[in-house]
Amino acid sequence: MQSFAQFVFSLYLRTWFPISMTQHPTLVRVKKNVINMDDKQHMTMKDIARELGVSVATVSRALSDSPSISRERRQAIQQYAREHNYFPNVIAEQLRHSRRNPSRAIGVIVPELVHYYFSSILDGIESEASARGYHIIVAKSNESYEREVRICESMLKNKVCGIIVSQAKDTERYDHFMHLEAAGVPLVFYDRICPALNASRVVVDDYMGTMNAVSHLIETGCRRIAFYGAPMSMVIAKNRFNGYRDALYKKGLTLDESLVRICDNRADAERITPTMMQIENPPDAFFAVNDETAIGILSVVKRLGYSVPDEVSICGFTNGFRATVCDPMLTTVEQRGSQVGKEAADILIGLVEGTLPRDRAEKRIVKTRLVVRGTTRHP
Amino acid sequence: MQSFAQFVFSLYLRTWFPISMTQHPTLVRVKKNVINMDDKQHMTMKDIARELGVSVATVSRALSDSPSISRERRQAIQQYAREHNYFPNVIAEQLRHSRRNPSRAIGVIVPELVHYYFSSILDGIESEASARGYHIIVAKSNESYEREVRICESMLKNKVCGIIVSQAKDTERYDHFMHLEAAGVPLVFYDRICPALNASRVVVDDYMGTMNAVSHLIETGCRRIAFYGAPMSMVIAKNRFNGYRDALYKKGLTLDESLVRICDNRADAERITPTMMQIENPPDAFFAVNDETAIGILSVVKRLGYSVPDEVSICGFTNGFRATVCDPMLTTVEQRGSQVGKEAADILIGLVEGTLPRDRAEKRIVKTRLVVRGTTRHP
DNA sequence: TAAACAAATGCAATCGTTTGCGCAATTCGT
DNA sequence: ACGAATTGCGCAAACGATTGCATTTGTTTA
Repeated sequence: MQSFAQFVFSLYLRTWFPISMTQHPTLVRVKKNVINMDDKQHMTMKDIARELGVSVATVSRALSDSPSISRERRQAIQQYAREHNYFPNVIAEQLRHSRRNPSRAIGVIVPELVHYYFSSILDGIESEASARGYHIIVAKSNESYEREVRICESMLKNKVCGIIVSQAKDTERYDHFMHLEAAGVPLVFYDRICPALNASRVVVDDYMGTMNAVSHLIETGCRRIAFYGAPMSMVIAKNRFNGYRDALYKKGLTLDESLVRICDNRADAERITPTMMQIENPPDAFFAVNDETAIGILSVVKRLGYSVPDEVSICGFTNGFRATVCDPMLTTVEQRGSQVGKEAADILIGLVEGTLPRDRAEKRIVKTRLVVRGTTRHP
Repeated sequence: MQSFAQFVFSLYLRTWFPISMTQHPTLVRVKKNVINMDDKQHMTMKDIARELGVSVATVSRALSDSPSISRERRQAIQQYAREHNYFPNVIAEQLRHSRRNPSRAIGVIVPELVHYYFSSILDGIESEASARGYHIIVAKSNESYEREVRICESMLKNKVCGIIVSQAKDTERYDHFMHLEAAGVPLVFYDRICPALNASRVVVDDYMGTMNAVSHLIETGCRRIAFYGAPMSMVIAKNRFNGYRDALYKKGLTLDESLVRICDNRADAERITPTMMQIENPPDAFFAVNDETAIGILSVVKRLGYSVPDEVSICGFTNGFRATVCDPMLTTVEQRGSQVGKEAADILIGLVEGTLPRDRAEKRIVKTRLVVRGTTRHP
C-alpha cells in the first residue's frame, strides 16, 4: 500500500497530500504550551513556515505549485509537508472560499433507511458521489414533515453543496424546499416528487414498468387482473395505475373497478385478498404496487389452496430481497434503485459544478425491467 | 408550523436561530457589488452590526445572550437577527473552535449499504446521532481495504468528531485506524471488530444467541443439528460456533464434524445441502449463520421433499426482511441492528463529549432474541 | 552608473466568529 | 465632590488558509 499514498500524491498537488496511513510519521504534534496532554492536532502551514524560516504565504504558494516560488524552495516545502503528513484544514479552506466554492458535502434525505429501495438508492448516490470526490450526509425524515424541515435547516447550516431528497409522506408544504433553492442550494428529488415545484428529479418509469408487467400477465393468459395500488395522491401511484389501465385497454380488455384496491402493504393485502377471492368472478392475476404487498397476496392465495402461477398469477414491483425468497419466486418489476441514486447524484453534481444549468429542471426517467420468475406463467 | 420555528428558537439561544422555513423572509440578500446575480448568500454578524450601528463583537455577545450587553441592545439585536433569519456560519464557528470543540459530524463506515443488518445499524446510528444533535457522514468500503483507508483520510480531512466502523473483509492492517486514534479521532467498532486494537466496540451476543437457538432445536426434538458457519477467521463466526458446540454439550449430545460446514450464503447453501442430506445419517435440523443461508437450505430441503419443520427444522440468524417472506416463515435469532447502532453512537458521543474516558475501551454486548416461527417445531 | 526589469518573497487583508482586554461612561460610597 | 467600582461596549487578535500588492533582491540594459 505504500504505492497507494504515492499514487494519490502524484495525482494532485491541488488536491493535497493524503495522510499516508501506512507509515508512522510524526502526525501527532504536542501542543506548544502543553495544557492538555490529550490535545492532539495536526500541522498547519504556520508550522511549516516557522520550521523552514519562510512566510505562510510562501508555503501556501509552494504547496499549490505556484511558479512564483523558486524551484528549490518549492520542492523543499513540498517534501517537508509530505514527510510530516501535512494536509490542509478543509474548514479553513472552506471559510475562505465560501463565497465562490461550494463544499463537497451532499445532503441526502431519506424517508426511511431500513427499506430495500431506499438502501439501493443510497448506495447509488454514495457510489457516484464518492467517485466524484463528494461525501454524503444522510438524514432520515421518518416520513415526518417536521423532521424534514429541521433536517433542511441543519443541512443548510452545515453548508451542504446540494440536497437529494425524497419527500416525507405527510409533506404538503414546500416552503422549506423553496428556501433552500432561494439560498442557492440546488435540490434533486427522487422517488417522491414535489409536484408543486419544478425541480430536478429522477423517477423510475412507473407507467411503462406497470404496462409491461400487466401486458405480460395478459400474454400468459390472465384475463381478470386485480390491481393493488398506493393512494392516488402519490404521483407514482397514479402512473402505475395508468400503466395498468392502458395495458388492459391495448389488449382489448375492460377495466373492472371491483378489481382495483388501495393497498400497499402486506397486512392490508392479507386482510383484503380473501374477500377479493370470494367475489363472483375472482381474479386470475394480481399486480401489486410493491413486492411486500405481492408477498402478502401470495401467502393468502396459497393458503386458500390456489396454485401459483397456474390458477393465480402474481406480479410485484421493486425486485428487492423478498422477491427471491418466497416460494415460488416473485415475478416483479425491477426498480433499479441504485441507478436512480446515481442519476440523482449526477444531476446534483452537475448543478453544483455548473455543467447543468440551474434555471432549468433536469428530469430523468430510469427504465424498469420485468423480471419473470415463478409467480407468473411463461409465454 | 409557525409555532415550530418559534419552538426551536425558544429552545436555544446557543444553538441558534433556525431558518423559519414557513415564512418568506429576506433570506436572500443581493451582493453589494453585483457581479453574479446568481450569487446568493446569507446575513453575517457584520451585516447586523452595520445595520444596528454596533460592533461585531457586540452582536456576537448579544446573540449568545451575554449579560455584558445591556438588556435593550441585546433584545434589539436578537430581534433583528430573528426577523432577518440570521443563522451563524458553522464553518467559521468551527474554524474558531477547532482547537477545543469537535465538530458534530460522525463518520460512519459501512462495508455495504444494501444489506438488512447494516441498514438497521445505520438507522440506529442516525436516530441516536440526530437526537443528540449530530449528523452522520456515510461511506461504504465495498469490503475493500484500499477504500477503507481512503475513507479514513477523507473523514479526517473533513474533521469528523469520531468514526463508527465495521471493517472491510480484506482489512488486515490497522495503521489507518491507529492514525485516527493518534490524531484524536475516537473510533467505535461494530459487527466486525478489529482484534488487534483494543478499541471500543458493540457486538451482538453471538454466543448466547446461537446457544439459545440450538438449545431450542434440541428441545423441540432435533438430534442431528447441522451447522453452517462463516470462515473461522471472523470473530463472530467463532463465537457462533462455540455457542453451537456448547449447546450440544450441555444437552449431552456429541458434536459430529461431518455436520459442520463453512457456508454463509445462499448459493453455497444450495450447492452443499443436497449432499448433506444424502449422508448416512442426515441432519434433522440446520442452524445457519444468517437468514440468507437458512433460506437457501429451506429451498433445497423443500425441493427434496422433506417437510419443514416436521422432518427438518431450520434456524437462521438476523431476522431481516427475508425471515417473514419464506414459507414457512423462518425461525431466527434477532440481531437487533438498530440497537447496535444506537449503542455505538452512544459510545462515540460519550467519547467525544468526554463523559466516557478515552483511555479505556468501552465494550458493549447487545442481547439477541430468538424469534420462533414456522421452520422449527414448538416445544 | 543609474535606471529598468524580472524573480522571489513577505505583508496584510480576507472569510465569519469568538473573546481577552481596555477604555469610557455611569453609578456608588464616603 | 472625588476616587472607586461597575457597566456597556469596541479593538484587535486569534482560527488556517489564500491572494493582490509591495518589497527586496539580483540581473540586465542604456
